[in-house]
Amino acid sequence: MNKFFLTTPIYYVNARPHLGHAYTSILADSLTRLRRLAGEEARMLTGTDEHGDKIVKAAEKANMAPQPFTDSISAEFRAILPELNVQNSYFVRTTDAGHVKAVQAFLQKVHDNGDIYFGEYGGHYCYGCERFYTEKELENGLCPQHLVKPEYVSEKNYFFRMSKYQGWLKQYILDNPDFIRPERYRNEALALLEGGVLEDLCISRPKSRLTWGIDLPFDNNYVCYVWFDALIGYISPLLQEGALKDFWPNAEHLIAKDILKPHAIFWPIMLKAAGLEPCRHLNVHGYWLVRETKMSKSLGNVVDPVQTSKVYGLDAFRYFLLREMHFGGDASFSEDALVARLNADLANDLGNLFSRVLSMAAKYLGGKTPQYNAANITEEERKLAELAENSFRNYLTLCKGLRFSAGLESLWELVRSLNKYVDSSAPWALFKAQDLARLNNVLYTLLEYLRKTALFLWPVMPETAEKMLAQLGQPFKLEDARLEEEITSFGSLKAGTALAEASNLFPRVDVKAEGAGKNEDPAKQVKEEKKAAKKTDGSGSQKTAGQAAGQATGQAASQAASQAAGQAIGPIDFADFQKLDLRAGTVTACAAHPDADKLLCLTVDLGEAAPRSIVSGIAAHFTPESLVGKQVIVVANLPPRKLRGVESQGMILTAHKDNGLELLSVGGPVPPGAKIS
RNA sequence: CGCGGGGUGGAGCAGUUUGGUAGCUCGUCGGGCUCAUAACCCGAAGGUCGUAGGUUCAAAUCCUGCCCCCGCAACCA
Repeated sequence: MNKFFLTTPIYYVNARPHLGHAYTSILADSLTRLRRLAGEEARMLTGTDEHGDKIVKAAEKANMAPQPFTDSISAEFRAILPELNVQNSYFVRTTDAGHVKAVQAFLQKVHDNGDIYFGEYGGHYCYGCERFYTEKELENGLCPQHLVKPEYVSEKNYFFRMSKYQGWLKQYILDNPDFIRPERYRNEALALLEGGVLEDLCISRPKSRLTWGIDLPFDNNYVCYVWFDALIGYISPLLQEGALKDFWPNAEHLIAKDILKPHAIFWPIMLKAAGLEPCRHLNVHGYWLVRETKMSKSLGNVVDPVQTSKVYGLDAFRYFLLREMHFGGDASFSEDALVARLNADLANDLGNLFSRVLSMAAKYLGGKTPQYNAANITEEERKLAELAENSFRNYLTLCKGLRFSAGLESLWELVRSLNKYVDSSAPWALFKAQDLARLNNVLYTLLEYLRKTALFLWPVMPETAEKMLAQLGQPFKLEDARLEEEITSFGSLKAGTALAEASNLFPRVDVKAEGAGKNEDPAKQVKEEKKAAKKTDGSGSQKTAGQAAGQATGQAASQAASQAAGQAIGPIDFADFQKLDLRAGTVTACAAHPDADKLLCLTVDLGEAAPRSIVSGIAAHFTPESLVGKQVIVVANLPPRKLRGVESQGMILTAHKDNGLELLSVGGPVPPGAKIS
C-alpha cells in the first residue's frame, strides 16, 4: 500500500486559532482523505509550536506561567479539529517529552557531523525589546520602539553551518522543479539563495536570556532556537515510532506564504545535515483577506471559523474555502461570497439536482433503482460519459496537487452537465409517454453519476457525501472505494435498491428575505450562534464573545436588510456603558505621525492640567490642518498605548460611511472636557 | 530604491510558463421547461485585457518605461 504523509504547520501558540489555521487544516484534511479514498495509507500531522521568548511574553501578558499557558492554547487548537471535521493522525506538541528527546538527538547528530560550531555574535541589543537589532533596523542609531540607544552586546552562541549547504540546496531546487510549489514560491526561495552568502543560523539562546526551550544536549547553558526545535516536530512522532523511512519519502508540507523561509531554506538544510532527504513537496498557500478594510477602526474583522461553520454548515464552509482560494494566491473571505457559493454551487446546482433526481425516482419508479440496459445508450450519454471521465480525472489530478479550486470547478462541469441532461432527456415526458426503457436508463445514468460525484466529493464534504450515498442506498465505506476505477467504470448500482424519496442537502440562504413574513430562521440562527459561542468559549474571554456577536450581527443584518450594520451587537448593561468616560475636547494641534503614513498625532484639550496626546489612524481621511480647532469626542479612560513609538492617551470617535469617515463632534461649542452621556 | 500580490465585459476571477478566434461563475435582459430547493435549461447584450512604446505575419500572453490599487513589515485605542 502506498504511503502518504502530510503536515500542517505546527501552529505557534501566541495567538488563538483563526480562519487561516482552519483553512490550512481543512485543506490538509481534504488532501489526506483524498489519498485514503484512493487506497493509500495516508497520515496527517498537525500540532503546536510552544517555545521561544514570544510565548514567554504572551504568557506573562496573560498572567500565566509558560507551561499552563501553552497547555491552554494548544488545547484550543486541538479542540477545533473535530469541530472542522479534520482527521489528524498526529498532534505533536513541541513540549512533549518525546519531541524534546528527538530534537536533542537531532542536534547531537548534526553536532557530531561537525555542522554546529561555537562562535561569538555581536549586535545592538535593546533591553526593552529583549532582542538584537541589525544596523538597518535601527533608526538614527536608536531602537525604533523605545527610542533609546541599544547596547552593543556580544554573546557566545552555537551556530548551524547553513552556508555550507547553500550550493547543494540551490541545485536541489533546480533539479526538482516541483519541490516547492506553486512556482512563484520556488522563485522566491531561489531568490533567497541567490541574494548572497547564506548566513549561518544562530541556533542557541543563552539561558540568561531565555529558559523556555529545549536544552542543547552538548551544553546545558543554552536552549535551542525555536524554529530549529519546531521544524523537527514534523518528524519527531515518526522517529519515535520508527516509521520515518516508510513515510518520509512521500511526505508533503503545507504552509502559508509567511513561513516560506524556514521551510524552504532552513529545514531542507537541517535534514541534509542530519543525513535525511527533503520531503517530496513543500506546498505554499496564500492569505485570506477579510472583507471590510483591514484598517477598520472598531470592527473586529477576525473571522471565527467555528462560528461561521456553525451558521452556514460545516461542509458548505469547507467547500467555500477550498473552492474560493486558488492555490498559492490570496483570496478574500466574506459572508456574501460564502452565501453566493452556497446558493449557486451547492443549493442550486448540486443540491437541487440531487433533489429532482430522487424525487423523479420516487414518482416514476417507486423509489427503487431501475434496471440499466447498456445496449440502449445514446450519443448524448456517450458524450456525458466522456465528460464525466475527464471531470473525475482532472479533479483527482488537480486536487492531489492542492489545486482544489480548479478540481472542484472541473467536478462541477459534470454537475452542470447532469442538470442539462435532465432537461434534454425530460424524464417527465418519458413517463407520460410510458417509454419505460428510456426512462430507466436516464434515471439510472443520473443516479450512478450522482453516486460517483458524492464519492469524489467525500474528501471535501465528508458529511454531505455520506448523506448522499446513504440516500442512494449505498452506505459509504472507505475501504470499498476504488477511486481510480470509478473514473471510467459505470453500472455498479444494483437494480431494486431502495432510494430516499426526497432530499434537501443545502437549503438556500435567502438574503433578500423581507422582515415581515418568514423570518424565523435568522433569529434562530443568531440564537444558535450565541449558544455555540458560549460553548466553545472556554476561557470566557470577552474578545471571543465579542467576535461571535459581531458575526451574528452580520448575519442578522444580511437577513433583514433594514437593520443598520452596527446596531445589532447584543444588549449590554447600562453599567457597562457607564464605564466609558466620553468627553468633548478641542484639537489644539495636529500633525502627521513622523513615522507612519496612516496615523495622525493630535493634541486635544480636555480641560485637564495638560492636553492629551492622541494618535489616530485617520490620516487617509483628514489633513492635519483641517482638524485643528475642531471639537471631537474622545474616549478618555482607555489605557495609554504606544502607536509606532508615539503614546496615545485616548481615542477619537468617527462615524463610518462607504467612502470614508466623518468626525464625531458636538452640536455647538462646549467647554473642553465636557462630559458626554 | 523594505518585501510581496494585482489591474481582463456591471461584480469576482481564469487564461500569461509553451504568442495564433478572450473564457468561467454571479448579475442584467429575453425565451423555455414543470421533475426540483422561485430551482433548472436555452439565447442575448456587455471587454481597444491599466497605460505608452518595442519585438513579431500575429501580443492579454514576450521586452522596456510609466500610472494606479492592495496585503505584509510591532501604522485601527
